[in-house]
Amino acid sequence: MIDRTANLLGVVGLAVADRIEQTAREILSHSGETPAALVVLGYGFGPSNDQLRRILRLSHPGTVRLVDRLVADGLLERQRGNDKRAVALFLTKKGMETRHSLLKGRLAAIRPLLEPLAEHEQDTLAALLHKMLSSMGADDQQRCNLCRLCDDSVCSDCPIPADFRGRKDTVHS
Amino acid sequence: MIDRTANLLGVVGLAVADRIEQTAREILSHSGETPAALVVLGYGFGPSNDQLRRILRLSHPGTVRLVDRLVADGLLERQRGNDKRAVALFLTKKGMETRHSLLKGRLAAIRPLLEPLAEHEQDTLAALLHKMLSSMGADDQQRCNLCRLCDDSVCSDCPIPADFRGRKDTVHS
DNA sequence: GGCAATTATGTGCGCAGCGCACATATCGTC
DNA sequence: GACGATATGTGCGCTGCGCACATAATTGCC
Repeated sequence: MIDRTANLLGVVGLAVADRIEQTAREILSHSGETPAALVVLGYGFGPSNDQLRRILRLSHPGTVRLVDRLVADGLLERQRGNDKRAVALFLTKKGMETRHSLLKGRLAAIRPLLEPLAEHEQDTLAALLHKMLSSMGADDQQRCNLCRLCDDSVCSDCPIPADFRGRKDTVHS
Repeated sequence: MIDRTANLLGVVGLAVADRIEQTAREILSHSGETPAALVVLGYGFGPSNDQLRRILRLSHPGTVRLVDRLVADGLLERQRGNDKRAVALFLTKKGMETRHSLLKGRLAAIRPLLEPLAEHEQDTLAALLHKMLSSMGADDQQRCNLCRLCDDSVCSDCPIPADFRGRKDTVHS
């Protein structure tokens, strides 16, 4: 019985991921972890290349090239951090705008799946999802990775409070 | 309020897709739509290259190369169909076995997300997911695409009965 | 029956995203 | 001040995919 539920969840999960990816491709013309990077960088705490790498679970060279792409598009700036080895990554104004429409598009892509549900059903679903999520990610890294496309402007009572925004020391090696 | 729910669903959907993809990579050593192809081909109705293409939403050359990969791995056989232009694709025994462990791994990857829920909560979730899905895919093509990783051995009361298994004429242009 | 339009397949080519191995610059510690 | 650890960047190749094109079989129409 749990397998039937798992299967349904698999189908819905795939549908959700498909829709998010499609929207991102339309807005950003880059795929893979690039949209996630834009969202994460948008918290504005100026992460290093290496911090970003850990959140996105990419290799180091992959992250460097990803940053290259965003810089080339004028969405991101490499600034010098206090540690002169590390760069501090900040979105440009254009980058913030793109991030905004990315998150907006993401919600718009998911919303149609919820609309067949009555309001009280939506609330029930939210409670169940909340419960599922709150039992997930053990450490901060996993939580950050889970939330890499999360829209914190609509996320109240976050079930996985990794809360790396504004802090530099939350993501450990 | 619906946006908060949509956001939660987005996070869970991403988590589900991540987990499925990771499992598939471990079992198959091929990524992209390759695992989905294995599942679809496993229904054994001997689809043509073109039918497969439409279900997976790939380009034609992409599909040819995908089939090449599976053939090279000894998972798939190209047989001649009645229409001598078209090939008829059938999984080998090894292909069926791989497909089996793929689907098994998929459920195993999703199940942990459900375990924090009590049984009656799982039932509620299943009902909600069922309702969401039954209002989706308008035509057969969309349904087939949605179900491209579906495990029909545990899927009772399918909300999106595309049911292309065994038929050759279900997937239209 | 014959010939054009359609359908199905396969190939050359290039691109995007990513990882491995390696080189280089800075920091911390003894 | 020297040496290991940390952070970044580069050369190279692989994988999955799409575009443009070429080829074989089928269908339809006269």
